[in-house]
Amino acid sequence: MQANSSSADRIREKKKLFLAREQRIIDAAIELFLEESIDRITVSKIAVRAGIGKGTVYKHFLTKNEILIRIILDYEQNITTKLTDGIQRAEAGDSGAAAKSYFQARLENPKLDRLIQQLEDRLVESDDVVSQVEELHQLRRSNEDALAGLTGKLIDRGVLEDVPPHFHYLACWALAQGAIELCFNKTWNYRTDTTELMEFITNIGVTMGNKGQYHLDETSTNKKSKSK
Amino acid sequence: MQANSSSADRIREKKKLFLAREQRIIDAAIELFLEESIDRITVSKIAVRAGIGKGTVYKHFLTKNEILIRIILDYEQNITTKLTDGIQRAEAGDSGAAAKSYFQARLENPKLDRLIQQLEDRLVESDDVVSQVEELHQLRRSNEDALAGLTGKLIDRGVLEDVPPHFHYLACWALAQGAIELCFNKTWNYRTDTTELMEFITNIGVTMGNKGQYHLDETSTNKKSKSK
Amino acid sequence: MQANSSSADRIREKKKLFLAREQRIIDAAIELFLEESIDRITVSKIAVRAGIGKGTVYKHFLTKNEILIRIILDYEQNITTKLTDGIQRAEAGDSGAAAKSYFQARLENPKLDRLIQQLEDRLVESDDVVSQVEELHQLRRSNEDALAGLTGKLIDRGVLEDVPPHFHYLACWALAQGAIELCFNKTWNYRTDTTELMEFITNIGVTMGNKGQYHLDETSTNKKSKSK
Amino acid sequence: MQANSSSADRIREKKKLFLAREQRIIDAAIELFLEESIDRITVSKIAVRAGIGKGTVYKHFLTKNEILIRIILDYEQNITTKLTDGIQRAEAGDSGAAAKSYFQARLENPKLDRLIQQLEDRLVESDDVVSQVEELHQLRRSNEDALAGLTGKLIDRGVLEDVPPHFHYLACWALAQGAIELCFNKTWNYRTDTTELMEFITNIGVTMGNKGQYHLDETSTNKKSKSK
DNA sequence: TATGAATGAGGCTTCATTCAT
DNA sequence: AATGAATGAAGCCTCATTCAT
Repeated sequence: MQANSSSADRIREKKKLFLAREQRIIDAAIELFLEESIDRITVSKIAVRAGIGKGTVYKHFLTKNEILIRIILDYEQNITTKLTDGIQRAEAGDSGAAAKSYFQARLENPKLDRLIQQLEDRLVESDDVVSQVEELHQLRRSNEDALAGLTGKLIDRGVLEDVPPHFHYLACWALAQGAIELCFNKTWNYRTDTTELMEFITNIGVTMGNKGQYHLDETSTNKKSKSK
Repeated sequence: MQANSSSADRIREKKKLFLAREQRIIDAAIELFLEESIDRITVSKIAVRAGIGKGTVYKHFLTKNEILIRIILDYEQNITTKLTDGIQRAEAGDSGAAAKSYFQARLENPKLDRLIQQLEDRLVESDDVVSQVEELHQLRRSNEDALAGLTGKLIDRGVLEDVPPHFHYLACWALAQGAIELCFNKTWNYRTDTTELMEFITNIGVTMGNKGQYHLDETSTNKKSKSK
Repeated sequence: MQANSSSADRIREKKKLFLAREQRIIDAAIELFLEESIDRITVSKIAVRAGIGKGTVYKHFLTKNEILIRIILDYEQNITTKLTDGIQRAEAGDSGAAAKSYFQARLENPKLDRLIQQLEDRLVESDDVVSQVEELHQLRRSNEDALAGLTGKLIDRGVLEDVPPHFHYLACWALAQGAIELCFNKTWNYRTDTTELMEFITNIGVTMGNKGQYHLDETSTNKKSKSK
Repeated sequence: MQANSSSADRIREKKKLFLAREQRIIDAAIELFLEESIDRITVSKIAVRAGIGKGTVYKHFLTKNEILIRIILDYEQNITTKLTDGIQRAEAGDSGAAAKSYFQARLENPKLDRLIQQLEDRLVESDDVVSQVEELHQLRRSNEDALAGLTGKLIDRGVLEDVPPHFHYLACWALAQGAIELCFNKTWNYRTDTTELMEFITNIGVTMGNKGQYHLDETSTNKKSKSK
């Protein structure tokens, strides 16, 4: 009996070690990706950084791309969790909570978020990992119903402009996406007030699409008076 | 004399041909980049598409990256021109004209704009073309003074929130950047109402940062009191 | 005493299990080799199919090649047994029995025979298992004396052409070898009458080299006069 | 005009050089394959032997397998030519000429022939070069009509057994195939009278299937009397 | 001047074998 | 005794760039 349980323990222990090493690979990869241009990172380098043999990497991931997609999925899972939380708080009355949570989640670690964007860009066109890419899309879309519902309510309540609900959250996505790039685009990041800038943008994100802000296509000068 | 002039003519003719071929290379590259994943495009393919020999490409561009940066610069020049025009119209009274021009310019050919983003992403970290990348940044920044001046005036007039002027146009940049990605991100582009969505976002871009639009919660700065 | 015997029993039991597992490995390997291209079969796959761990395979065989040579030797042992039987029947008067037995043995499971040929092809040049390869050769040659004796008698009796005895059985070997390849060569096996064809070839094998069958042209040796 | 023709000359010259180098690659590969076990030959080694860079090999052949199939096809073309000649002479009256030509062609350079067999064995299961493998099969089958016609006539004339014509030439193929393996099978080639043995086998090949040689399935002892 | 054949560094991946548990 | 994770040598292939013609 004791032998049994200790053997089971050992197996569990091994699995834990195995998963830990998998995480080490992921972490090593992220580290390297953040340090150097993505396409200069080789599987070999990742292995060295993770302190293991090159072959071992392939015990954990079928291809190099699987490492990338895994990083992306892990990250997106995190975002999704936080967004879900924000949606719930928004349903509870705090109308801007969803957008706010989303922006905060994405801007929490902008460098990593930017990395994810870049990785995704490399992966979309690759033949392997199509299924995982689809999984990523599913994950992102998984909140759409909740978002659409929430947005619909806010429209009904007159908080948001009456356009198809997804216009609102997709605009939000776009602004967050662009904000991240703004952080790291070499053209602009010679400035030092990034934090305040991101706060400013977050606020835009939280309120954009609110009713009474703009009027489509007409002469745009008289908006101010109307928004009064 | 005639010999002279005809020889000069010939030289001029040659130069024209040379420049025409250079453009053919650029065009071929853009075509290919738009058709297939960027990293699957080789110099060889570009040469074939341009209808010239691979070696000839290197008579025009020192490295492959020089082709890329050239594409980017050409594009950015175009954006700059249109933005400059918008700024002038804004100065003339149409307060939203600058943002509008900018969004329209970038969304005019979203696929190409997206391509530029991607190319830039690959280039930023490369060792060659550093000077040209810097040129790109200069080009982008070349309008900053005008934009800052314009924005400052709009702030003074009470049209825009009283934050550092660059907050406004950088937020604009971010939204435009994100909007383009939204167009092509596989997660979202299963939808078909892209045109309307882009119009919606453009309108947000034109009005965002306008005074009185949003209300920060308590944890934020004291802008709220001002906007009251 | 009982303790002793039961311990001995246990040891015997263990040995039996060990041997049984060894056979399982062999069988698994053969199965896989027959299913898929030889070079796509890894030790790992063999272990999985055998239902044991990869490491365990190396408790039974020092190298992967040892598995291959073992398969070959087992098979050749089987062929040898049947050939020996045929030789005995031939000695007893049935002059074609040896060749017939040989052909039947090899054509009994042509796929397996073909596999053996292929395995041998990969092994001949390898550095490990040289001794076992030699063993294989010895095994094959082990019947040579008997065959030479038999053939000699048949020559004396005037049944076979008067050439060095080994010409006859080596020709037989060649035909059998070629017949097997014929079965699986993709060029020819679009036909469906393989069974009849093999029968036809077997008959050739049984009678080939019989006296009076062919007439050499003039440039050849003086066998013709003898065969008259 | 002269410029024109000299430029054309130069192009032709270049093409010739290019083809010559291609042949050098082929030759280098064959050399190496004959010296060492096939699977120990790498593209790198081939390049070194051919005196060129590794990358250059890929200017001539899309994959390593393309080199192999090319070697095979070249060889098979040669065989086909000789067989065709033999068939023509057979049609002209020399009934054994086809088989004889075939055997002679294949035994002319047995080592090379054996190499071809081995290469083919490696290639059949590979995914690339499927079309070329099919081409090989077509090439081999291209003589079938002529062979079937010839064989049919010989059957009608009472020279050959009355079985489906292809039985005869396929048996021939099998014997030739096996003969080659006999030459190089380490079990048997400790002998030194290979030439005579091959002659013996060739003669069998030329006459096998001749009428009156054997009787299917019945007791085989009385064949001799009948064959008289 | 235009060409494209040649180059070779460097990337990804496989798998037989080892060895700590 | 059985296991299977770890290893790393070795193979195939790509492609930006050079250079002789």
